[in-house]
Amino acid sequence: MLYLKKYFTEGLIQFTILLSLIGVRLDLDTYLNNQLPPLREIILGPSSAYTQTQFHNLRNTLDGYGIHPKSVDLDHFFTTRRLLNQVRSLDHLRVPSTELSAWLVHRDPETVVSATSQSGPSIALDNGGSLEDVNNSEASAMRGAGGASETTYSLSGEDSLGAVAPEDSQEQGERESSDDLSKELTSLGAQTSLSLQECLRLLEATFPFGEEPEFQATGSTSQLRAPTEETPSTSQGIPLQAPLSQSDTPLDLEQQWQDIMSIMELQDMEVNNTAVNVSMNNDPNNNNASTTDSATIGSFGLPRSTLINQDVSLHQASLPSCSQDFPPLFNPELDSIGVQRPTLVRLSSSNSSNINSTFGATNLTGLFLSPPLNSTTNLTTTPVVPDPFSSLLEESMLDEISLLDLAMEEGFSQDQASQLEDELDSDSGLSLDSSHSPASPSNSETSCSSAASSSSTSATFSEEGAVGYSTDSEAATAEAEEGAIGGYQPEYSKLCRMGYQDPSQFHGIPQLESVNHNHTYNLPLASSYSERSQLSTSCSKKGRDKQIQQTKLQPPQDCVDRQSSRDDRRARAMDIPFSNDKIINLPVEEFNELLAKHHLNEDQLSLIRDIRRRGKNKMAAQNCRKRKLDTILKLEEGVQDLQREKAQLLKEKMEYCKCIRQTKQKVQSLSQELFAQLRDEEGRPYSASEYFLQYGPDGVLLMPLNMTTEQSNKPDKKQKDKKK
DNA sequence: GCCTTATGTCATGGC
DNA sequence: CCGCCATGACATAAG
Repeated sequence: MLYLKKYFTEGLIQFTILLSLIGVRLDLDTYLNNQLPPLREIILGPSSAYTQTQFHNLRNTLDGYGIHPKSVDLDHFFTTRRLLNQVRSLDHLRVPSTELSAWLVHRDPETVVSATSQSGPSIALDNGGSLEDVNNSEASAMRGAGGASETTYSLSGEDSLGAVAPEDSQEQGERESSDDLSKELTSLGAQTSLSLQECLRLLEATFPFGEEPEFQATGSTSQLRAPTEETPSTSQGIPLQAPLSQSDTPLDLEQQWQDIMSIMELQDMEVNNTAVNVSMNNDPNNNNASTTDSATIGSFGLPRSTLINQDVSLHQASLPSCSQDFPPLFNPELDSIGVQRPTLVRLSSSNSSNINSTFGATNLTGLFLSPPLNSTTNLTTTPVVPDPFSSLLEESMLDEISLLDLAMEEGFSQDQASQLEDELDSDSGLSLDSSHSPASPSNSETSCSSAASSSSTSATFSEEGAVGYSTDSEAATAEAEEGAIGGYQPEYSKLCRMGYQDPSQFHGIPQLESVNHNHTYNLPLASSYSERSQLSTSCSKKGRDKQIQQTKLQPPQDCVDRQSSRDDRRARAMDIPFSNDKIINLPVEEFNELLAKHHLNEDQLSLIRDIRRRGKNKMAAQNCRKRKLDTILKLEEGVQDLQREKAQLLKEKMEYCKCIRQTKQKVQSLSQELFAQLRDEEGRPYSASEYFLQYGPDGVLLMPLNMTTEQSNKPDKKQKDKKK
């Protein structure tokens, strides 16, 4: 039920986002602040009348500080806040992704066929231009899915993509703005690059087919030179623009964070229609120098949607990472999976099926998206082919990354901690977010654990706790009043205190002040259970608090007397001539001497030994509990350290996945380029419907499509080492 | 009335 | 063996 509520809540937020995208402004805060009961309870949960936690937190409810650390509403609270923040952020930082792709579409009029999804595979590779348009479309598709994250963060982080053409004027706009598109593409590509050198190294390590082409950047764009020398036949040196304008500028933390947020948004919404498709405009007919910066960018949600494949699983396309795979051009076996792809993209086989089933029940946006919107979402989705990299970044892992990265970025604040706790299914007493004390040393992740975990202990250090452990307060006074019989030595009080934390640091903490426990270890208690029960009425917590306040200087004598322990009472009743403090704390030799000095009967001796035993055991029990608590604290810290480390590792993993994704794009473009320039003996290009490139330890092999996997070990025609 | 927490006490085992 | 300590288990009070 909770899950459903959360799910619906997120869906509601998504719906709001979608409404904002189509121009309908919806202020959720209005609904929430006006406290319309249904919506408010849907989003914020049941009203306070139904939540126990509000009982403890009637104050300091601002920013969630008032929510009890153990409240089940905590996670919901911060989830709601996070989503609302996302909604609020719609009007400044983040350009809606649906607007993004509208003007980015550019299609070369000479390569109309490139985007035709329903055409057969034989269309491809009639000439180099077609192939390169294949590259374009495919790269666009890949960018559409795999590059979704880049799309979003580039939008959120930059304002360079401000020009948004309406859909009805898109055809005109796309032709008029090709130059602008180039610039925008350049900026886009510059943002998407993580670390080019890392990618290159990875590329080399992954595909040892030859030397890596140099991206010799001209300005902010890069050019890819075709291997004119090594191409066996009528290869042409075609200046190719890189599918992505790579730069060596690493992504800064902010950009990575935005990337992560983009992933989260994409996953949450499962709106996979944000396709910024950067492709190469390497048409031989346009290969003049001025076209090096031109870009063909696919789009979604456009009237030309029918030209683009619509049968791609949006769900998979939403994965912006390693699920993006090598084009089927290089992996014909994958066709057996039956993933529907844009026909020109999948050059190897026409055996395809629809896997829209993957776009299934989990897609909440399908509930909210109107059919036109839904139809547009299918337009530029990307072919998704499972590959060895797919396992690197599964959807669940993306969730984990998002959550943990969120926690990382914000220093494990409480909402992240709650997310982490949900993720880790923490059900132990090691509540990591049990306290968000504003008086904690800091909000950093290191202090969170200790401050939180010590809440149970520190809560005991309210005013009364200070009384119990402080030798200079009522306890000392009580000892003085107790005289030779009651009380412990200051050493014992000190020992008791060192078992716990300094209560002074918890003064002024409202949450902690409201908790009052009796930690008066050294404070003499009632001498008997009957009197203790009597104490509960006269010297109960509230009563004692009042009395303490009233008689700070003059502690109530009767109360002090009644707070003597049973052993004190017994000792007094048995006329033990020395204090229990001496009985307990004296060394055994001195203790024996003390006993020898006085002539005591058997009952007295037995009581004295019992008092000593019990007193020592009481201290031992306190020490034992202190150690236990310290152990728990250390374990908490260890857990937090491990969580932090895990989050860091996941972050790194995500970066690597992004690098791999870019590398794959690069490999794809290079492979397509290579394939496009391959010519048979008669100078004709190889048909992608008949051949494909296969990577092997010996280099890149041109393999016929009908060759099985077993046969693929034997190169059929040619083996071409890619050298650039 | 039940649960949780804090505390004291006892029994037990190790040193 | 004795004393001390540590600790689990239990009881009780209090919130």
